[in-house]
Formats: sequence, C-alpha cells, structure tokens
Amino acid sequence: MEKYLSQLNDAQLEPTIQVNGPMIIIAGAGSGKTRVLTYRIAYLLSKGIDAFNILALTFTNKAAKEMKGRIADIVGDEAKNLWMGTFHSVFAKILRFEGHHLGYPSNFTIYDTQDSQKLMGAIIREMGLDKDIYKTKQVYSRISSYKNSLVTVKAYFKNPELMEADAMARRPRMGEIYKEYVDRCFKAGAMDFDDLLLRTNELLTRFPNVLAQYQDKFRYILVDEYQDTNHSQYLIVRALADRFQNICVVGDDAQSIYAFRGANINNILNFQKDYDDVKMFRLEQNYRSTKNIVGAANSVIEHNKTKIDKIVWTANVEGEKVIVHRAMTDADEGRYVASTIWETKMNNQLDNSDFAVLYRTNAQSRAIEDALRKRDLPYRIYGGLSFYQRKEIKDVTAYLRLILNSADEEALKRIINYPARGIGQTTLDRLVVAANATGKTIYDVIKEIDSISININNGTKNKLRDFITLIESYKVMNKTANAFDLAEHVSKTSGLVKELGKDGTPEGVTKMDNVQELLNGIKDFVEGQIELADAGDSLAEFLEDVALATDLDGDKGDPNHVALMSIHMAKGLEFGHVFIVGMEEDLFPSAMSMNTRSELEEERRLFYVALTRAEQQAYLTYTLSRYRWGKLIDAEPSRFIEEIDDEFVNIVTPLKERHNPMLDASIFDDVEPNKVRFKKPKTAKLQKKEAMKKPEKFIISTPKKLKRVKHAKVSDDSNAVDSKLTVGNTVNHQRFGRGQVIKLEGTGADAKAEIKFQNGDTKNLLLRFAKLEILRTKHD
DNA sequence: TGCACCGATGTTTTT
DNA sequence: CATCGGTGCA
Repeated sequence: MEKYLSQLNDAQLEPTIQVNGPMIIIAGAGSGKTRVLTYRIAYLLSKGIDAFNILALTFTNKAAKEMKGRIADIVGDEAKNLWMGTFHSVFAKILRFEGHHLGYPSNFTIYDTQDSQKLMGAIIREMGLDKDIYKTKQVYSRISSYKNSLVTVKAYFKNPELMEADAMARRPRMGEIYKEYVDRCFKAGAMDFDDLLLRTNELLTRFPNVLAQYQDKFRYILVDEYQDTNHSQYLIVRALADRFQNICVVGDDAQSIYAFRGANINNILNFQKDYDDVKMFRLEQNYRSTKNIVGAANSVIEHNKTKIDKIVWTANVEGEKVIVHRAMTDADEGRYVASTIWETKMNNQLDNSDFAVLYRTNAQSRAIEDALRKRDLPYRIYGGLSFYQRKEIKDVTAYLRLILNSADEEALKRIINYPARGIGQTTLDRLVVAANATGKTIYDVIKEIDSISININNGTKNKLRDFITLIESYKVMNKTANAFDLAEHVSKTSGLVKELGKDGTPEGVTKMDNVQELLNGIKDFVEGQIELADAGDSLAEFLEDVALATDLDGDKGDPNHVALMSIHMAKGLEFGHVFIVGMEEDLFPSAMSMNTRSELEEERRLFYVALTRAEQQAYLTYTLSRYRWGKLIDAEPSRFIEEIDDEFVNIVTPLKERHNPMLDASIFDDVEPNKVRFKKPKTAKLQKKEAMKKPEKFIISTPKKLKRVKHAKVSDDSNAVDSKLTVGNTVNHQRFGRGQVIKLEGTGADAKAEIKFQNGDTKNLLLRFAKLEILRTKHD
C-alpha cells in the first residue's frame, strides 16, 4: 500500500481508496477533507487512471492550485494533466473550445458584476423605465437568480407565475429587460458569470455529442464544497457524471453560506437520492481546533434545525475558552484587537500570520486597519474591491478587451472617451440607437459611420474615426507582440498613463503604481507562459484569469502579515488566533438576513464557519456603538454570543443586556409570529422600501427535526421552498390575502400550491416565488 | 462636451 | 462616509 495512505485515520482512509461509484463525504470542519481529496486523486492515479480523465471542481482557484501542488508532490509530473479549478474557470475553458456551437466566438469576453450591472442600467435607461423601481442591483440579482435556476428568457415568458411575481413587485417589464440584456451580451460576444454555467448547461443539453465527449473524458469527478453549489452547477455535474457515475462530492451542510448567490443546501442533503448505491462517509474528527473551540462551534450550530446530524469531536487539547470582549466603539474594538495581537505575539513568540481578523462586511476593515497601522502590525486585506476591479485597472483591461473582441460593448463604452477625446454621452447614445436598430455592434457602426445616416457632426465623426484607427493599430500589434508589450504600448499611447500622471494627489500616484503593478503582472504571466511552452493566445488567457481571479489567488508581498477578510472569504482557511469582530445584532446576524428562518440559519452557519477557522484561540468582540454611514449608531451584542454554551466562553466584560430579549430562537418554533411586532414603527419610506423587496423572500418555517438525509424533502431552493406547508394550512398572501392550501404538487423549483383564497379565487402558485405566510397549520 | 459641485443613496456576503 | 448620478455653467 502506498506510503502516504498511512497518514490517514480509518475514517479518512475509507473514502480515499473508494475508487468507483457515487459517494458523498460529509466532512466536518477541520476534519481533513482536503487531505482526503488530495490523496484520493493520488490514489486514483496510482491505480492507473489517466489524469486526463479526472475532473476536480473546487471552490477557489487557490484551493485547486494548492491541491494540484500537493498531488504533484506525491505523483510527480502526471498531476499537470488534471482538470482542476472552480466551476467558472473550468467551464469557461470548455466554452472557449465549444462555444461556437452556441454562436459564441472563442475569444468571448467575461463580463464581471460591474459590467453586467452597467449594461442593465443602460438598458433600463434606454427603455425609459423608472430607475427607482427598476433598481439596477435588484434587477441584476433577479436575472442572476433566473439564470442560476435555468430560467432562460424563453422559459421566463412561458412561466406566468414568474411574470406575475415580477408584476407584483411592480416590475412588469422584467422580462423585456432580461431579454434585451441577454441579446446584448450575446451580440457583444460576452458571457457573465452566470452564463458560464448556464451556457455550459445549454451546450450539454443541446449537443448530445458534445456531452458524450466530455462524459467520456471526465470519468472520475470530484466536487469540493458541494453544499455551496447552485442548481446550474448541480445540473452540470449530474450531466457529466451520468455515464460513469464515478462521482465523489465532499462538503459540510453546516458550512453552506452562499444561498444568496443561489447555492442550494439541498444538493448535498439529497445527494443520496440522485444516484443508486451511494456510499456515504463521515469525517467527524476535527484536527484543527481545541476542545473549547469545537465545543463552542457545536453548541452554536445546534440551534439550527435544518441540518444533517453529525458529531464533530476532537482529541486535541482543551485550550482556552472563547474570549468575548466588549468595546465602546469600532475604533476601540480595533485598539483591542491590535493590542491583543501585539501582546499575544510577544508572550508566545508568534508570527503576524498566526492572526486573522474576520468580519461580516468588508466596510468593517477600516477601523481595524487604522488600529493595526498605529501598532505597526503588518496586515493584508483580502477581498473587498479586488485589484482588478479598480477603475484604473479596468480602464487598461478594457482596452485589451476591446482589442481582442471589438464587439465588447462595455469595454468600448468605458474607454471611448477616456482619456477624454470629445466623444460625449449624446454621441454615444446615438451610436447605441444605431447599433440596436441595425443589429450591428457599436464598433462596427463607428467603422461604417460614413455609409449610414446618423445625426453626428463631422468634427465628432473625425474623433470617432481616430478612435477606431487607434484600436485597429493595437489589433495589428496584437498579432505579433506578446501581451506585455502590447499592454505597455497601449497604456502609453492611449494617453491613460499621461492622464494619471496629471493627477499629483496621493491617490493619483497610487493609481499610477497600480497600473505599473498590472503591467508587471502581465509580464510575469507572459514569462510563465513561455516556460510552459503552450504558447496560446497570451492576452486572451490573461484576461480570462483576470476576470475569474479572486483576491485569494495571488499571494504576493511579505507573507508574514495579519489577515483581514470577510468570513465568506475565510472559508477553507485556518489561523492560530482568530478575532471575529462586530458581533452585534443587525450586523451579524445582518439586518438584511433576519426575515426568515432560513436566512437566520445561514447567518448562524456563517458564524460556525468563522469560529471553526481558529486553531488555538477565538475572540469575539462587539461594540456599544459603531459608525455606520458616518453616524454613530447604538449596538447590541449578537444573539449568537448567547448561543454558545457557557462552559466554552469567557465573557471578560459583562455582556450588555440585550434590548429585546424576546428575539430568541425559540420563537421560531412552528409558525413564526408576526415579525412586525418586534420591529420599530415603520416610516412611510421604509414601507415603500419593503414593498420593493425581492419577491422570493417570504416567511417560512421548517420541520422540527431533520434527522436523516433520506427523509430530507426534495426542494430546490432552501431560501424559498417551504417544506412545512401542507394541505389544509391557512396562509396569507401579500396580494391575494388569506386562503387555504388545497393541493400541493411538484418538488424543488416546480413545487406549486393550489390555494383557495377567501375572495373566491383559486390560484396555482409557484412556491419558489410566492410570498406566503403560514397563519395556521391544519392541526391547530 | 466637459467639469465642478451638489445631494441623494446605500452595505451584506462573491464566482 | 463614499460613490454615483444629476445639474448648471463655461
């Protein structure tokens, strides 16, 4: 038997050497799942399975890279042939090869969130809609959730319930926006993040031969963090695994924290139903944390009802209790964190990198940063506005994008007048109108400006011609030069650098530095590619990396720093000492996530994730008042603090009495009481705001105990499907009023309820989107 | 068309 | 507080 296998305990060994068939590994926090995945792949290779036939989908590119490195340590060169990466990056690659079936160019652009939202904003404006009703962000998230549920434009217009839901939310023209958005993306040769998954599904569904080809290729499939896959990802995995059924998924339902972007915890809860003879493994021994931390985390997650029962335990030392600290303000909280790090470091001879500060929202980093700076503690912020999303960087990459794909509408709009060349909004509007009318791209309209009738004066036409000439000259250069030389040439000759140089402010200098850093990055990339000797189109590949890069991916600079990041970003990481700051009601749990039980449970899982990052010591801090929107706001300690069993916590400063002790988890039993009772009186403005909320949110309750996976109800969206709803329930609907459930049918996305309303109407409502509140159950 | 200034508005979380 | 979009003037 291979030597590395001796490093595994029995529970880990079993799934590692299970080669064939469907299997699920429920892996508690810190139980060594990465090790199992790594060794399992190494084991597959040692059994003669070709690396070309293995697909491993991870949650971050960094995780993929690290795992690949570890596998290479064991098996050597063969590892480089493995397909490993995030869903988005792996399928982006496949779509480069196969996108032509769907009418996409191989050099399609990937629109990031910013690009997508700008385009939607433009469409809303072009359609003359009220931007206060059609809020770009809400429209974006709505369309994103359609796409992640495989509701295409065609499917949308075939679905009266959906259209009605949007109409109810005062957005009857959602569908038109959706259609226009999809058309415009297609015309621009662009895919947004959701398209990378949706179009993959389209590809695999519409082209059976393509599906067969990839089924045959990916004979062994592994999916990490399966609890955070969305419906679209789920279908891709199912399709690919269908032929050989060698599918291994790993995850922990207690760590599902991405419902807001469509992740569906039921994918993992129901895995055993999806395949025959699923082998299930559990990893319950935690190797990471002390007994106190594991105990604290367990006692917190115990408050959730929707979960797979498992016992995470540890043989590690008892360690210190979780420390709870009260601070006056956020600045004070920062000082506490900084001074504690300082002292602990001194007393225990620790590195800066032994510490992490985790928060619920990125905006909280500022106060911590200030305090760390004052103590001269080096730190690094992960996430937030990533490097590639900064304006000056996006400006440069927009040029590169346009060179590669001149149909790219968002790139063109971004730079057609930056640096200023006298092409204003009016001109641009006219170009867009002409482009929409003729079906041509904006770039082509400008190119053919002389042969079409358009209300643009000659001076401006000349400027437009100059712009095209400039881009065309870059295109010529791109045929021979490498990405670095091109990017450097572009930033110099386009006037971008000159523009930044004019700005002598410290911010301007930083921007200049950033552009330089980008160029260095491109240089590294190009040189790396030369070494790899698979000289593809370096520019295209660089841009793809940029579009899908996360802040975790590039580890540059001095590694000995305190890490600052959101809890989401910390998933999968571990640190000796972890500070979880801002443990306050309305912040954590977030005020936006306390409306439904499932939302609150997700917040609690998030807290569980945060706690289990710590190896030695966890600190929780909260403030009595905090700056929010530039104003000092009163704060109260988070309910989550009280949810930890007393034996695991050390409350250094007496807990501030919570203002409203009625907000207790026990109130969520059975029917949720009218939540309005506990809230401050609403202003008219707030009420208006409420009315515009996403329609899919509604009050739900869940079964008392969900003991076994097998009994878990099949449902498609944990956030929206009410598994408690039964025939006979009395429910309240926002618009139709009170009614009784007559019939339930369908599961998951299709779950419907026939409801007879008091006004006599009987309606068939899609549970996913209907805003239902249970007033009375049958047995009351 | 471009720039300077103003007020409104908003913050979860990310590929 | 910071960003964005709108307005008004050169």
